[in-house]
Order: sequence, then C-alpha cells, then structure tokens
Amino acid sequence: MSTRKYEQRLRADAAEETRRRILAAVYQRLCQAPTEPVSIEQVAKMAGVSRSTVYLIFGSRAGLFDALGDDLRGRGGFNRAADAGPGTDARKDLFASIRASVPIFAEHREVLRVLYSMAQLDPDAVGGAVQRMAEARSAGMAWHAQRLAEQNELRPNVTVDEAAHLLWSLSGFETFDQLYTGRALPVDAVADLMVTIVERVVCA
Amino acid sequence: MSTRKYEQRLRADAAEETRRRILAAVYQRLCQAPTEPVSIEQVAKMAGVSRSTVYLIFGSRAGLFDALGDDLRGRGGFNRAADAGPGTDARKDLFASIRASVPIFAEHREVLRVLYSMAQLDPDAVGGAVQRMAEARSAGMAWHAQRLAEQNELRPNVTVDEAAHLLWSLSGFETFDQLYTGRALPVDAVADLMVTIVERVVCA
DNA sequence: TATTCACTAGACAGTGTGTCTCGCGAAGAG
DNA sequence: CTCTTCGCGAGACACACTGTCTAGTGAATA
Repeated sequence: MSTRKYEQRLRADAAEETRRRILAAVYQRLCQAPTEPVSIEQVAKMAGVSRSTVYLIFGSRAGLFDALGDDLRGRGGFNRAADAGPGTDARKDLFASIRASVPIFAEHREVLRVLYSMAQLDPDAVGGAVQRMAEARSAGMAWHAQRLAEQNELRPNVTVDEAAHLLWSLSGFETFDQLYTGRALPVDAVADLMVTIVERVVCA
Repeated sequence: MSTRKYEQRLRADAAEETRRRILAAVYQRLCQAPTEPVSIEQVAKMAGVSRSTVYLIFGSRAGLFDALGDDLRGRGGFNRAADAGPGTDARKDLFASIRASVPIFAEHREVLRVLYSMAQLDPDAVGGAVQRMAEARSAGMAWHAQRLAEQNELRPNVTVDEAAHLLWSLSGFETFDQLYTGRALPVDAVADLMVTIVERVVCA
C-alpha cells in the first residue's frame, strides 16, 4: 500500500473538459426548451456522458445548477460593469453599470430566468449560486447609493438605505425581464427605460 | 335506459364543498412549506380526499393550480381596486389602486410567489391562470396610463404606451416581492415606495 | 325501489432521482 | 515495461410522483 505521488496533467485536463461539456449541455438544454423540466439523463446524453458521471462530478442535481450559476457569473461577465473602473462621476458610473448589465441579462435570459425561478421555488435546488449573485449585486448597489450621496446626487428625502433598496430592485434581472419578456420590448429600449427609471427615482 | 332528470341540490353542494376543501388544502400546503414541491397525494390527504378525486375534479395537476389561481383572483379581491370606483382624479385613483393591491400581495405572498414562479418555469403547469391575471392587470394599467394622459398628469416625454409598460412593470407582484421579501421591508413601507416609484417615473 | 352520481380504493405503466457496485482503459509512476 | 491510480461507463436498486383506468360503495334523488 505504498502511496505514490500523482501529478495530473492530461488527466486533470480531461476531467475539467468533461465538467465543462456537462455545463455546456445544461446551458444548451435550457436555451432550447426553457419551459420543459430538465432531467439529468437528458443532460448526460447531450454531453456524451454517463448519468452517474454527472452525480460524480456535481454531487447532485442542485450541485449541477449551482455550478451553472457560478459558471454564468464568471463567464457572463457580471462584473464587467465594475471592470469599467469607477470614474469620477457617481451618476454616470451607475448608469454605465446598468447599461452594461442589460445585454448580459438579455444574452443569458432563458437560463437566468430558469435559475431565478428555481431559486424562488426552492433555494436549495440551485445551491447558493443565485443567492450569491443577489448578494454581490446588493453590495454593489449599496456602494453606488453611498457614492451618489457623497456627491450630492441623491434626490432630496431619499436616504442612502432607501436608495440602495430601490437601486437593487429596479436594476435587477427581474425588472429587466418584466420589460424585455413581459412587454416584448427590444434590448436597447429596456436599457433606456431602466436607466430612466433609476434616474427619476433616486437621482437629484 | 330511461333518462331521468336530476336536479342537484345537496349533491351539487357537496361536490362544490369538496372542490373547495381541495383548493384550501393546496393553499394551506403552499403556505406551510412554500419551498417544497407539492405532491397531489399530500394535498388529497390534507383535504381528506382520495388522490383520484383530485384528478376527477381538476383533470390534472395543472388544472388544480389553474383553479387555485382563479380562486385567488376572485377570493383575494384583485379587483377591489377597481371596485373603489373611479373618482375624478386619475393620479389619486392610480395610487389608490396600488395601495389597495399591496396588502393583497402580502396576504397571499407565498402562494402567489409559487404560482408566478411555476408559470415562469412552465406556463402550462399552472394552466392559464397567471397569464390571465397578468393580462387583466395589463389592461388596467393601460387604462390608468390613458387616463393620466387625458388629465395632463403624464410626465413630459412619456408616451401613453411607455407609461403603460412602466406602470405594469413597476406596480406588479414581482416588484412588490422584490422589496417585501428580497429586502425584508414592512408592508406599508413597500406600499409607500411603490407609489413613490410610480409617481416619480410616470407622473408630471 | 330503482337509479344516478360523487367519491374511494387500488392497480398499473412510465419517468425521474439518488446511491452503490463493478469494471474498463488509459494516464501516470517506478 | 509493469503496476497503480483514477476518470468514467454500465447498470441495478429503492423510492417518489404522475396520470389513467377499473371496480366498487353509499347517499341523494326520481
């Protein structure tokens, strides 16, 4: 029972590859038929992988969706907005951040919709991915609110806390999707509306 | 094989009663554990009814939730707002309508949340109930938008169509729940915020 | 008294989940 | 070149839920 040292190269790479293939399969499956329930078997078949492999890698159905959420957060560039780097104008930065997020929402609309809805029905079913996204956005909006206040760009009678609540609610995926899917508006129209809403509600 | 005439009194009443008991059971079940999947067997047991009876009466799982949605629309008094009767002031009527809907949203929050989320994941799974509710509200908001325009209460540069889109998005259950559950705000605070949002975004 | 009808009880096939065991075959170590 | 390790496939198992169908039972009604 001697313990050998194992440094993985090709093997780990291959493993990473199958993991990626599975995530791609869920994503694709959700895009193709967002309204139909997803079975692990389907996903496995699409990824060219055994069903047990999915459980082996992700642990459970929930783990799979959790991983998908994280993958989306990283790959979709949900912090592209922050990447833009804070300028000097709080107001412009806020608007830029909203305008940056809208195309991302639109690109991954079907998948995000499913993830968010699943999280509403049963938070455990998607691991903590959605919650983590919400918390990150919450922190971001609190920061924007604070910054608006410092630059006296906040509407009178609006506290920083209120502004944070409002920014969070009005600039999120849910609001986007209400306008985009619920009212069938084009992406840029939605972006304009969302910026306008936020400006009128919280800005001086 | 003679066909007798049957005028139901007690029998029809009893049938109506079981139907009601089943709907009450789903409602209760959803309130108790909104995040756990609902099985027909559970519901049947809670209603003191056989599983097959549920299928007999509602046809399918979807039919059951569809009926629940309709029941809620009637019982919850989603048109209480309209019942108030249109006054002379479009603006006040709009705000009153929003203030009237918020407590209803809050009262049935868990059940509405589940219904809306299910409808997002699979519209067929809830019959057309949620869609019907959305359409009714859509018509109502279009009416409010029109009325605001007629009384010159619309913000400059906001078209009637835009106003309708915005009213629909900003005064719906989704927005309510973002603030109420997503940010853990008390009901009256949410009502205040929603009125404020709408006022600032669409009103002159 | 005869009939109709709401409802029960339970079997049945189908589909999904999650776990576990066995085994192959290729990457890696010596 | 041999032996180990480990990623992965194949498939069985128990369990839960859905939807359909059949054969009743008992109370309301004619």
